[in-house]
Amino acid sequence: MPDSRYYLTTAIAYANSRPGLHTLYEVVGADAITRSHRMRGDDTFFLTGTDEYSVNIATTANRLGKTPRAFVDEMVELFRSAEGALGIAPDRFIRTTDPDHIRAVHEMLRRAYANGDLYQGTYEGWYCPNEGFKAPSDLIEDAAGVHCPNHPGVELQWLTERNWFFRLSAYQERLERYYAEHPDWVQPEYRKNEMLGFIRQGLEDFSVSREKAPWGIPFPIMPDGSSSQLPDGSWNPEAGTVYVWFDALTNYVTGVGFPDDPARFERWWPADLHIIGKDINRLHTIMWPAMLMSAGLPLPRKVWVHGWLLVQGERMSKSRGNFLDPQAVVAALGSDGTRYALLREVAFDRDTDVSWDSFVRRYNADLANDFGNLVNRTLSMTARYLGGERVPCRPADETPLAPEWRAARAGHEAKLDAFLLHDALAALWEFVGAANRFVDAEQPWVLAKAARDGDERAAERLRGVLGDLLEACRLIGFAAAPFIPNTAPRVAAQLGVPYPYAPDGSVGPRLDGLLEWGSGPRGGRIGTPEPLFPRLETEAELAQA
RNA sequence: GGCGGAGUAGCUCAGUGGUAGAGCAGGGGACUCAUAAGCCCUUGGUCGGUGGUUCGAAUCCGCCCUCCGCUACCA
Repeated sequence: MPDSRYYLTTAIAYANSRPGLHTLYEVVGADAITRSHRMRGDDTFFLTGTDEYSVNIATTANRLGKTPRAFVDEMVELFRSAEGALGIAPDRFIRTTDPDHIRAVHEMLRRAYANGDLYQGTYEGWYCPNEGFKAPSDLIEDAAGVHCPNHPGVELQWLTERNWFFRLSAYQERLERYYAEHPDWVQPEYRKNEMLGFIRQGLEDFSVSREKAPWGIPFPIMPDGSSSQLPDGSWNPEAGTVYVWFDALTNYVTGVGFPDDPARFERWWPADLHIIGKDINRLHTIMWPAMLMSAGLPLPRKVWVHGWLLVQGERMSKSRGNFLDPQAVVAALGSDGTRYALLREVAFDRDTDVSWDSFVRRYNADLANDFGNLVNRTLSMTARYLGGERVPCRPADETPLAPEWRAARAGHEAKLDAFLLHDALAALWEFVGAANRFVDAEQPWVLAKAARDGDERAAERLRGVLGDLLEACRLIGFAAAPFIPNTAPRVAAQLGVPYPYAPDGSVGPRLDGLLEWGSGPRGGRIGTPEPLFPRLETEAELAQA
């Protein structure tokens, strides 16, 4: 029985169009972290999903002649299938339109109200009749005045609404204290410092409801404080709808049973890790904790803020149109190839410039040439020189590979614990390099020739060397499994060793034990070698051909 | 404007006082088990500029230039 639990989340993706690779990047990273916890024996819960309410989505659906619900259903299908193609295995895919989420949002608001943190006020700003209220930063201002970038011909109105506000201003000191007492709760460090700076500038209350945005969760409280639920169970439209913050952020508690299943919620909350993009840092590390404090709930243990994928220095995004289609990348690199290229090529703690070419280069260099070829040459030599006998490795104190493994494994695990996934893979691949150098240093083909000529010592050494290499391949395959979950079982099968984990990484023994040098099963035969990661032709090579 | 960060080989970056590094890309070589992969060697940088501290600075301090992040109602 696992003795520790681990709950992690991604941000929920805005379901306003098909998913881009940049959106899924975060989910792939979270999935790799999830699998590493499952395989180390933690009882793990991984939540991801979609954010489906907004004026924007209702407008888009309307333009397409669909109901908002039908539209988001289609978008969600695209997200789920793209995630499936990438081997993402969440324990729950949450949608903000899920019925239990509505109950959770209502409960969070009731608690905030009961705590005196909600009050009625007026919100005013530019209002686009097609999209609703617009932030000043989202508007274009020129000689003709202010207008909406999406609807330049539509005249904006300066509207005032009566809205509910959340008393964020009351939480400044509590937040500062929490940051002081939990110095690494937001990481990387520089992201925490940005938020601290923001808090110290002073916090303003924010509005949490909208009067004129029907595609949203009904606001549960009437202006007089009474419930907005009508006798027939429906909600009074006069109460308006819940605005984005409570609607979206609350998903993290909904996902683990709030408020329907107190026992389950007690088990999983607080989350161990929220993984988010830098653009929503403030929501997660200032507004969300204040909302939780107001509700009397503990705060997540850590928020990790990753950067963006850049294309020639510009943020990859749907609106810029410079995003990669995840399905197209998977078609080219495969599911695991895409996962690896993403997580190795993109630094998890900052922005990184990427390109199709950078992914292909990374795939070819690390997966096809270094790791895939290592496995292939090891198996091929075992088949040719030893008739496919799966010879055992030498004891750790009799092979130079064992100390190399110890060092690489330590580096890998340290970086993984620090959420530096790219560095974790780099550390592991140090050992791939060491194993390849080991082959050339030992020259098994020379040993094999000598053995054929009757050299007993050469025959013995050949068995030891290939045994070490088979072990090296096994160790790399298992250690890399959270990153390349579809390939890891294939590596095991080719090596002729059992793969004791379920497809989502659960069930099996603690990975720790399997990562000890010499812990593989003895005896048996290898499977059939076949390339794990076929080499891709680069665009330059294709042009020459 | 305020606060913070960064400018090091073609590219991505490591390197916080003591003779400039890694990976990838480029060039050469020896081998042959392998996915024409791997291995070995190698080209390449006045470490943004400038002044200073020091026996000695990419590394510390001042000034300047350039770029970037944060600076609230977008999901």
